[in-house]
Amino acid sequence: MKSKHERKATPTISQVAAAAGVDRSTVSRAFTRPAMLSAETVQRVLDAAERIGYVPNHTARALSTGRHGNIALIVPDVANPFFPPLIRAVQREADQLDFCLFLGNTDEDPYQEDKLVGRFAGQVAGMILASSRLPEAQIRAHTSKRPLVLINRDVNGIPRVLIDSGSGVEEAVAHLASLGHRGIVYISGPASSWSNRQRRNAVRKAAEKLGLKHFTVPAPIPSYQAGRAAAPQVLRTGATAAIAFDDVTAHGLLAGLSDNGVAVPRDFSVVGCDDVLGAVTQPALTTVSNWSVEAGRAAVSLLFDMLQSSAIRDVRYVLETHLVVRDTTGAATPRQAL
Amino acid sequence: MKSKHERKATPTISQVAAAAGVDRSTVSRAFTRPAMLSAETVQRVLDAAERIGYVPNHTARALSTGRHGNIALIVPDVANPFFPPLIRAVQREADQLDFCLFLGNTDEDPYQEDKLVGRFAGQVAGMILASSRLPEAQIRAHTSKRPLVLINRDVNGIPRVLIDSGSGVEEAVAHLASLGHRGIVYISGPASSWSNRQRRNAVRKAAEKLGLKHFTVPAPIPSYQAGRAAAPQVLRTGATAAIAFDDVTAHGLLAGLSDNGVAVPRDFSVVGCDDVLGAVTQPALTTVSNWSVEAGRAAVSLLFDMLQSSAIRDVRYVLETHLVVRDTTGAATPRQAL
DNA sequence: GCTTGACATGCAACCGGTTGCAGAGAATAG
DNA sequence: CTATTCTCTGCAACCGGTTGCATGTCAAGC
Repeated sequence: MKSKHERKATPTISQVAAAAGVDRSTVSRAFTRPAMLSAETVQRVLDAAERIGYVPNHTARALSTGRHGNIALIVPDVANPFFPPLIRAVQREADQLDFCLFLGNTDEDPYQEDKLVGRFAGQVAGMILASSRLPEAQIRAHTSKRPLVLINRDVNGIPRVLIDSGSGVEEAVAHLASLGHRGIVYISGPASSWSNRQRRNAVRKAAEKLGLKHFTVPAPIPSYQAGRAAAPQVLRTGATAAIAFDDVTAHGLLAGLSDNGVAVPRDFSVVGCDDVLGAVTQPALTTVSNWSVEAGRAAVSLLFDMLQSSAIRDVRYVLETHLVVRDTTGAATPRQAL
Repeated sequence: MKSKHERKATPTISQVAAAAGVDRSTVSRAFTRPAMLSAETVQRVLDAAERIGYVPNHTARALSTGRHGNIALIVPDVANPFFPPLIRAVQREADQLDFCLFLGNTDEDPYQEDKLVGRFAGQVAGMILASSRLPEAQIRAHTSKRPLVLINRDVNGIPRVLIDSGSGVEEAVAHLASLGHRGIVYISGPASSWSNRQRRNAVRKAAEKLGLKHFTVPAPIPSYQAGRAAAPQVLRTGATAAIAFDDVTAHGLLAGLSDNGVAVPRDFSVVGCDDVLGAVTQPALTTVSNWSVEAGRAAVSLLFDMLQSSAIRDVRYVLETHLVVRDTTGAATPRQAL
């Protein structure tokens, strides 16, 4: 007798029930609430299951309980070195809780992000949006479907984990001022990035407090190329130091300065952000530390708190940063002296 | 009247059916096989769905059809720069086919890999294993559960996409020989890595053919640190050039050589593998190109071929590589001349 | 000895869709 | 005008689990 359509022979709960001589519900309980059954029955069922090679069906369980053992993480760009450690941390945490992780990549495109949220919503318990580029209203709308946690995006009433690079950037400005720099450039990142706004404001505020001139040069998509290309414009400002939106951009800027015959740190100082490159640049990059791994962990933990008690609460989890001084910052050299 | 338990008000097919005045099955067909229905009926149903805000339930659909719109990708280390572009490519392809992507990270641990395969199996149509560290027998065993595609792992009878770094490595050895190098070191990667075996063999074969001495220095986990730490041992061999398992290791080696006062490329030549760092090292790294994006795309495409026609076929998709000469290789300087 | 209650298990409805089959009309053929 | 076919839609079973409720058993309580 042939099976209906050559379906893969995955054993079901009914087959286990038959083999163990009990009802399907008993098999179910043996797996989910064994305390409810006598020890012998549980053992008999488990033995039978083992023998047949039964494995509970995730999909069926999700349908009947409404609980999915899945969560989703959406990021703007997997390939940006800021994210892989974060992704790894989230995946590991999820794994430890027996959850599977969906990954979405938006390529910095809000429309794509919205689409992914919709696609995932049906099969996850909750979602984590890292550096979301979505308008606030849309984020709000999505919370009605599933519990949401944000990373590096500050929306009132939605649990969020923020890496406060402001504190580190302030330190960086102070550090540059103490080295004698009188004018600094901020190379800005994506316009809709919360981190970018935060960093730009921190530069402005700190510079004004210390009486430094400050400029902004845009690099809308953070990348090595964009940083490299920004060098001439940066030099044209007459400033002697720059703080870049992130390490990748800073790395590019280093190359761009070198292209223009400007030596770092002798003639010009550079500070990055996120400390994702470690000490691998030449010279080693002074940067602002980051806690992306901790942010990932915290986000998962927040999400699970939400799943347990649906008391909607307003959590704002802030991680401080600080300056990591390496070799790309040095005493200011007046530009006319070059 | 309160709902049973404050369940999120997700509209179901029944509510749409009621609103449109048709049977549930008609609603279902309006979405899945509209040609079967009259145009007006379809329109009426879609309107009602739109009005109510109905979205088909992925889980329920998967249960009743046995088809999951999900695939899984498992990698050894998300944070290794080889993988993010591949992950991104896979995610994008999947997305275009309206599939969701599960991501697993094994931390190079076969046990973890096995666990993840099991966890995913229940809710995916198929899986892609990149650089699997699993014993061949286990990989075989898994194929009975779900269609599987391998990347950079060569197992007979299982569809696989291979980046043939052998060809590029051979070119690298020839390039070094033509520059006058008489001894070269291979810095090896993970023991269970297919790519590592392939590269090691290619170095050995090419070196022997050209009459060069060759040595192997291990760096079991490929990383910047491991590469840097390997420098003294590399120098001790007396060779004047090294080919590293990957770019990250090569990058570390560059730093390690610098630590030891050895100038590249004047005193020593270095070649990487995978071209993941672009030209961002100082000096820019000579390396073997890679096609991780194409590999990701090809893997997804293979997987979908398998899902469509279950004719199990033996596909071996090989991507050639070649040498990319940049600035870390130069004419050999006899070591005694230092 | 009869009541009460705790414990273990079975029954059957339900989660939200899909799909084979059957029947009602309408259209076409003879 | 009747027989046949074709279109469209409804009925009901099914996917593989979970869970509230009912039932039966057995021991403790009075």
